[in-house]
Amino acid sequence: MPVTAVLTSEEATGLLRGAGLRVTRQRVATLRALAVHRHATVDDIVTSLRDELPKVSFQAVYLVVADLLAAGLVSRLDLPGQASRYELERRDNHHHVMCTGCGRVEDVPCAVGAAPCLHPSDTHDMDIAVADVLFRGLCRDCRQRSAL
Amino acid sequence: MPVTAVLTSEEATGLLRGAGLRVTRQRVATLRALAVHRHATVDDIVTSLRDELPKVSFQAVYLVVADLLAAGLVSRLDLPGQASRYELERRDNHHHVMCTGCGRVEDVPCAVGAAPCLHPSDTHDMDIAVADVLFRGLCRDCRQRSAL
DNA sequence: CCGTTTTCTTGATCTATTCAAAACAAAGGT
DNA sequence: ACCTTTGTTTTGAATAGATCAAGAAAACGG
Repeated sequence: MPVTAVLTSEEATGLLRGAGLRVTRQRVATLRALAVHRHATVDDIVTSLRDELPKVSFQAVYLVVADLLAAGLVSRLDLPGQASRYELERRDNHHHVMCTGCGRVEDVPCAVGAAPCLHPSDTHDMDIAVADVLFRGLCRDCRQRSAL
Repeated sequence: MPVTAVLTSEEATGLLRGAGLRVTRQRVATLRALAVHRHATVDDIVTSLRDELPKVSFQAVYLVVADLLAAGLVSRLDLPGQASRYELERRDNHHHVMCTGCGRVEDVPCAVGAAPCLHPSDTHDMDIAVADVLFRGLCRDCRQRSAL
């Protein structure tokens, strides 16, 4: 279990400035929300922000995450049958496991060495930048439930 | 360039029977369409089927692919920002490359040996069944276009 | 060929996301 | 501090992909 990470407003501000982005309440709050709630959907983020910014709109959060994504501060995680999720960019090339039963998502550190699977045998003349790996399986709870 | 694969109606019928599914015009036609047009969306499939079955509905194709998926005859490919794509299940554990410029998708034979990336270091107590790998990069055309 | 069961059609609905235009807020210069 | 410019957010509507529900039609075993 990861200790709940905290990102101060000052740290979030620094990240935004460093990326050449204006510092707004919505952006700071979004970064801070993502530090705590990893793999958050836009809906999750809006919910987190309501305390601090009661009238924040979905549209605003969609724009914020799009900007943060373009700036490389967050990355997007697209899972089958779910809304897109966002996470703070950690530059550690980690992957994800998803339970096909309950949809739970967890991080997986890069398996062996630096970047497995980063060198496909035939790239169809494409210049590969990233490899996203998604492991799918059943978590313990769902296994027990289906064994009944 | 892969030679256009063809699946006869008889072969498609055999696949359906083998999976314990009823043989319908829509299912046979969908399997045949997928043999030719790999990575087809539901929309692509409906378009392919219009010649043979002018009044086929989207709903029918959604149901057909869901049944074929449940039977293990096809697999689904979910790419960021695109409608789901379907392909005949080949049981060869291949992966995909996608051009982030134009969205083109190609198959990639499994890189090294049998199943790389199938053994994450920490599975969070999940029983891993499959690993989907998506390589993202720029194809030659998009590279040239962006170099202008 | 008939009846049962499954599948397909029709038409409505939902959810995630995007578009467009006006209201507002951040940052730089005076 | 204030004003201006520019970029961001709100508001409200629109879109696309996918799903739900109920009746009509087709498959297949007897």
